[in-house]
Amino acid sequence: MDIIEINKILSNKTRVNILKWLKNPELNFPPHQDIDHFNDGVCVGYIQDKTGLSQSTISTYLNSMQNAHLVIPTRHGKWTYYKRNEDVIQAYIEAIQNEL
Amino acid sequence: MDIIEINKILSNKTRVNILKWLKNPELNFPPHQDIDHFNDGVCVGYIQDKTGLSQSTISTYLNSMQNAHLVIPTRHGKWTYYKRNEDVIQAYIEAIQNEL
DNA sequence: ATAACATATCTATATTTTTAGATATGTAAA
DNA sequence: TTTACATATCTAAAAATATAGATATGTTAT
Repeated sequence: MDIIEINKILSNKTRVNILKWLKNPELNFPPHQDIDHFNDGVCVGYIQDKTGLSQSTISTYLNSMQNAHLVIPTRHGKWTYYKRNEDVIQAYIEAIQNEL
Repeated sequence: MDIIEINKILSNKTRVNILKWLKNPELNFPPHQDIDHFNDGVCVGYIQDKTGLSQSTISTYLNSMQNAHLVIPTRHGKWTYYKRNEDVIQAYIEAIQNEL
């Protein structure tokens, strides 16, 4: 868990929003047609629609967030679903609390 | 208190260190000769020495931290002392806790 | 096998950040 | 009132980040 790396990721409004939206997928995204729950998170397309940015940009964002272990990807057929990695997020919050 | 702005500042190792060092000035810096306490924090020169970076870089860093209200400057004669702004730092920590 | 589709990766450009040297400003000492 | 010194600001170059179009990969349906 690298605080500097995570702060870098969280210094962008869209990436912070993605993390926030993923807290309540059913509130922030339409239901998935193939899978009627959000157990593995939300697919890239929905996240892209919500941000209005290009597909490649969102994919790059999600990849950086995955590298920092902030999100966990799961493939279901054609789709990749992303969900929050609560353990790492919690560790980050505690590190900020304790070290800052 | 702008989380994005603060995260941007805290995405740099040196700036995070400065904030950490200022938690315990007497532990991390030599005593000041003119003023024998750290009530108003630490002068720029000491901070610069500790980082090894150039004077202008440190001044720029401190200025950005001041713009984000993370530190408070006080002038004593030729010197400017910087100390932590605990209220804003605490508000930031709580915002991270609650919103993330 | 081919077509359609979701996502990832590659490539390139624009923008922002980092950093330090040079210079300016403000203060104090001689 | 010059000189020295601490810090701030200006300027510019190098590095990193943001962003999207084009292309590649992997999956499913036909």
